[in-house]
Amino acid sequence: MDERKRLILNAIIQDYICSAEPVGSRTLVKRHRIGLSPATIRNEMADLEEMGYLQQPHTSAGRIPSPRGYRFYVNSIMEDYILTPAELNKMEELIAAAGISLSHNPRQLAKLLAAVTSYISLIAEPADNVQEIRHINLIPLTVASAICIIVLSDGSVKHHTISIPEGVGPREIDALAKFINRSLQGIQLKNINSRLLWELKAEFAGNLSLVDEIYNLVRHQLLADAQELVMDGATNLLNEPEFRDVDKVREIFKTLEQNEQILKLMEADPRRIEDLAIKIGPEIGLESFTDCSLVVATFNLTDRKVTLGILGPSRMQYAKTIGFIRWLREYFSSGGS
Amino acid sequence: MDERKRLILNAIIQDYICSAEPVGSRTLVKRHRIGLSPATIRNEMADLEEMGYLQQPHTSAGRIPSPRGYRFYVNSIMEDYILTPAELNKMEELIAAAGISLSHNPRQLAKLLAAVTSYISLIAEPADNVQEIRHINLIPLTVASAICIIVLSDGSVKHHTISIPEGVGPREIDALAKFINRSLQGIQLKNINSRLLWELKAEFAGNLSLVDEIYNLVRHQLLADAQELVMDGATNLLNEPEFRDVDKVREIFKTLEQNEQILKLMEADPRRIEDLAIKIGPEIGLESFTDCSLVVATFNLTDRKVTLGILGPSRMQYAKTIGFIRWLREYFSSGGS
DNA sequence: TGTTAGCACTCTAATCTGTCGAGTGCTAAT
DNA sequence: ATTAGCACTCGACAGATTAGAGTGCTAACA
Repeated sequence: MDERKRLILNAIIQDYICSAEPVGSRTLVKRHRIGLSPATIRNEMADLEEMGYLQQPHTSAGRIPSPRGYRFYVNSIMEDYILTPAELNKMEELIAAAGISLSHNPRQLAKLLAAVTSYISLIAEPADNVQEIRHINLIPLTVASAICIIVLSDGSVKHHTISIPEGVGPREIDALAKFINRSLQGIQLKNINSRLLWELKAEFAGNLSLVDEIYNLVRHQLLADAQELVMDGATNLLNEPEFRDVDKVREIFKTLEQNEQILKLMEADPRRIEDLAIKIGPEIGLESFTDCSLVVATFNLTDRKVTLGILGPSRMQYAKTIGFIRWLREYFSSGGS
Repeated sequence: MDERKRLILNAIIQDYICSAEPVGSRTLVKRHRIGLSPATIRNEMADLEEMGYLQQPHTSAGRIPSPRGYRFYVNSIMEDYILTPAELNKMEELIAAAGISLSHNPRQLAKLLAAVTSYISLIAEPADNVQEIRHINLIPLTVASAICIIVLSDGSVKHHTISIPEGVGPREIDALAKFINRSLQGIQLKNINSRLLWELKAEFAGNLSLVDEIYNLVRHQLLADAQELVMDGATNLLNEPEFRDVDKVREIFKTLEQNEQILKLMEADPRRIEDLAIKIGPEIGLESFTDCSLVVATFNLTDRKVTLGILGPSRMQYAKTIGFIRWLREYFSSGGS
């Protein structure tokens, strides 16, 4: 792969990213002022196709980048993108609009990302069962119900209404709360299992059905609690010309509804460089995402870590997307709230 | 509108709801064994069109119901739908799958509704600022931060991380928590305003910046907190033949992203009968929803009220949809968890 | 008088046809 | 090594044609 081929491949990809149309030799020469004739370009294109970096939708059409072409572009050609003043402005504006809750509310963050990239944004809060229980609280609500609030060491809060058996008064509830706190405080989630709970139950002297209920809650709410996934900007996909087909879109949206699958995608990736992984088309490993690409990055917010993904067409503006991510990461790590 | 016209209108609507194709006189006779010839039907259809209940996509096509036709059907023709055993089964299955969290987790409920109706489900938790503060809790997290948890009388829980100024120890935090509880407990949200907070602040003897932070939190988190809207089943729309057009779908999805607008739709409606409102096509009042219908119902869950909406094509299975809603309402009011 | 058979007419959707143009690969000249 | 020239390919587009479903009207009928 000599320098000229790189140049041409780059030009083709840039062009295709903008236009979404197969690019031919003549148009390429016209738009990019390369000092070569269409014929030469044609030869080079034929070579690039043979090498697997380009493909032709049909014989008499221009070339479009293959997944391998994008991969090469991303790995070896693409240069850092510096946000334009307009983009910075927009970003600042959106940050201001999101206000204080940006780093605490994944939805706000997802919205921001989708708005700024115009792709689909995904935010996953890692299911991090090294967390320990910091505090458990029981707050009576009515005579027959109370709220159980559980605070974890990462600052996240879970809560659930539980019913109080007849005849159990505030005093007993208080005693129970104290007992539970003593017994579970400081224990890592991954170490909580039925055996532990069973042992604790044996120790307790008061109302058993109540302690049962709370332990059940702990088990089901905390341990089985699925990792949360927030998404925004799904409609952005409908603006891309390659997704004008309802059936295609439906398959993609259906897949997006299966949170577990998406969360799996966003897990750590061996190829990750600088905490950033890019999966292109078939690399994603999902039939319906063949024409998509996914950029995944981990992010340190003020009080916790999140994984974030940008899902767009394979014809994605990789450099710019990564630029946005880098800028935001910088913003948060330098104390942006 | 004589009996025969009702019959024919009913048949046409039933047919169109199933087939999504304009229905002609001949097909109608074939499918519905009315004891009349196509020619007679044609005359009646012409009448019904003149009366505004039917319309023709073009001269040589069959008829489709107009919004007014659907309205008449819903108001005067439609009969109660009794769920089939298969549907009941499916419902029970989905309820079992959702498990204990069904009535506490609007997402689960939305999922269930979308799955069972195969339309889009919307769930709004009414912004109900008659709620009062039941309990405020401060739980130290690190030396410099704590979690503030606020429990409202309807059982909902809000929480937020706050930062602790240097030199403020657990003891002071405790004192502060006690003070705040004393001062705000039992106060309705609508009565909390800056003046009240300012008065309270004047009373407090301890660290002022901390109490400030908490009051700010109360003001911004609780009072400015937008009503929550949960949605599920958006992809279901893509299965309907009238939404094979990406542009149409995009407009609908865009509108659905504007929560305030949707929440407004789901507010009480004068036409509501039996806590159930049906808005058909243009009645919804949104350009993009012209081909949709919306069924809105209020729902008493174990511990609170929610408003729920089913959004489908105008060609919606009204009777069945309402059947599902009624059944579920019954289920919850008879103590289904 | 209400119902129906028959018929001419209308309009869409689908299919076919021919043309245009962008693009290619190959060859021979530079 | 590069490029001009040329024959060829294939999809997109625009008409033209056809098939079919459906209508409205009229006249016959019970």
